[in-house]
Amino acid sequence: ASLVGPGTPSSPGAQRRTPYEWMRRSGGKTRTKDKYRVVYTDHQRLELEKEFHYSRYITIRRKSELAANLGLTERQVKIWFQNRRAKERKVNKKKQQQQQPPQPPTAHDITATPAGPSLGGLCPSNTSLLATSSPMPVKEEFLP
DNA sequence: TTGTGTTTTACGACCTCC
DNA sequence: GGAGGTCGTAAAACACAA
Repeated sequence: ASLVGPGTPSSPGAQRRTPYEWMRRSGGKTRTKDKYRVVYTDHQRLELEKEFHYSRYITIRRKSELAANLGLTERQVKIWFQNRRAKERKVNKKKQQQQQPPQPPTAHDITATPAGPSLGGLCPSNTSLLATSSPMPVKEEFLP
C-alpha cells in the first residue's frame, strides 16, 4: 500500500537471514508488517494534515474515504490521528511550560484539571481544543 | 562520517462508551 | 464485547552539530 516495498528496506540486505528478527518481542509477538514502519509520502501527510486541520477527530466515513484515497488502511489513518493528537498535546504542553515560570505544582494546579485525564467525553466537536493560542502550526512544507 | 537527539509509524495495555 | 480513546514505548527515519 505504501511506497516502500515490503521485504526490502532500502538495503536489499546482503543476506540477512531473518531480516526482522528483532521484531520478535517478548513472548514471540511480532509486528504485523514485514516492515517495521513505513514512511508516508508527502502527499499522504499533506492530506492527513489537512483533514486533521479540519477536524482532529475523523469520522468513520471520512476515515475510509481518506484511506482509500491515500492507499492506506483505515487502521493506519486511525493511528495517524492518534499520534497526531499526541504530538499536539506534547507541543502544547511544551509551549505552556515555556510561557509559565517553572513553578512547582501546587494543590491549586491539581484542581485546575477537572476530571483528570478524562477525554472530555471524546467529544469530536470540542472546539476549545482548536482554539488554542496557536492556530495549529502547519509545517512550512504544507503551506500553500 | 558519526554520535546523538528528535520525529514518525506502529503497537500493547488499559479505559470509556454504546 | 467491540471500537476507539489516551498513554507509554520501540525502533526506523531523519536532522544536525562536532
